[in-house]
Amino acid sequence: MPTPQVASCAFSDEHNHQRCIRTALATAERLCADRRCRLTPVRKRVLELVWQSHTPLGAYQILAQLGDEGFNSAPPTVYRALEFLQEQGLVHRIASLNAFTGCCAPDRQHHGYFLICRQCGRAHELEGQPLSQALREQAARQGFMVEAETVELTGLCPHCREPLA
Amino acid sequence: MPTPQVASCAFSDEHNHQRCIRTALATAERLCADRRCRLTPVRKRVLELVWQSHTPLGAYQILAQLGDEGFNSAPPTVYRALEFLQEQGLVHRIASLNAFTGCCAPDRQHHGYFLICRQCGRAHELEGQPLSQALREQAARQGFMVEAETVELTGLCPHCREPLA
DNA sequence: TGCAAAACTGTTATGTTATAACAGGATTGT
DNA sequence: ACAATCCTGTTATAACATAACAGTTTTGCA
Repeated sequence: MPTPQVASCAFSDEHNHQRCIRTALATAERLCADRRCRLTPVRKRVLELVWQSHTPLGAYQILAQLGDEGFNSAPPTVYRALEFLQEQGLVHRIASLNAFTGCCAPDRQHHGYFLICRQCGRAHELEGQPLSQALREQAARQGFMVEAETVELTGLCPHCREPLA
Repeated sequence: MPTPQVASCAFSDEHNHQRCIRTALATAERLCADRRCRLTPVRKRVLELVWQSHTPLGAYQILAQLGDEGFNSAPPTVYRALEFLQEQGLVHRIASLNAFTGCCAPDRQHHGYFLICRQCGRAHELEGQPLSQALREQAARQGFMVEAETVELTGLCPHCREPLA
């Protein structure tokens, strides 16, 4: 079993998140080098900002931070960077939040399935290749060929459930 | 097995869609009467417009049509009607399209899982209580309690696949 | 019936998210 | 060195959604 490049960490507070970020950036550098595509300064910084946030980040939140740092800060700048990062599988867009989050395993082939906590706002990738298989089979039964999957489950994460238990 | 109130019809052209619409409206009338809530003229008309469309309808498309008919046509009018209809389970919102579509089985307890054709733009509800069960179990394994589910599969519907085969 | 509370609608304004279109600059391959 | 490609800057605008407050209709109940 291959070691994941970036530990999934969204629901666990007690870890060195700086390390997560560094690892994520290093992985991105490597992937882009392999693929002969360019992780330019804006793109890299956007990826870093996305990773730095506990919770999925809206495009305009990213934009504001870039602006503070002297980067150009018109919307297309951010949307272009995000588009690139999505194409490379480095970030996922969460449709139900209109927000973006770092991908925990950009080199592993997968779809972004998410668990989204309505309390703390964190989003965590849901494990489960078999689920995708099941979804696709059910769709096929209705004659439908699936190309992309949006699966976003909202509820309470372990931490936020605790006080209620 | 109870007969569904409204045949699911999004991917089948050859049927009397007027009948679907009438049935959907009649079901809505009945449900609202049972629940002692008010299917007012705007709400009813919005539901009808949503049903009349082949493809999921954006709020501003609905708004434009209401305007043409002399209804008040500021955004809140439509969003309020849609909110009501969603609460009553009469329409679903499709997050990945920012659009709304009629619910095929408003009296049956279910979540809106969708198959969305990227070619013709139609959306079809995906059957499958077992899938929900599987998703919830997988989430539970990660300590997460699911409250709401967004499942939207994009791809090609039977009709649009045909020419390719 | 009459009145207060609740539900619904009208209206204005504004907030939020995303893209079009075109110009200019950097990088790459040959 | 230079042409092609890719990337970024900039302005404008499109598309989606809600806040806040005023007025009207309906409902429940004394």
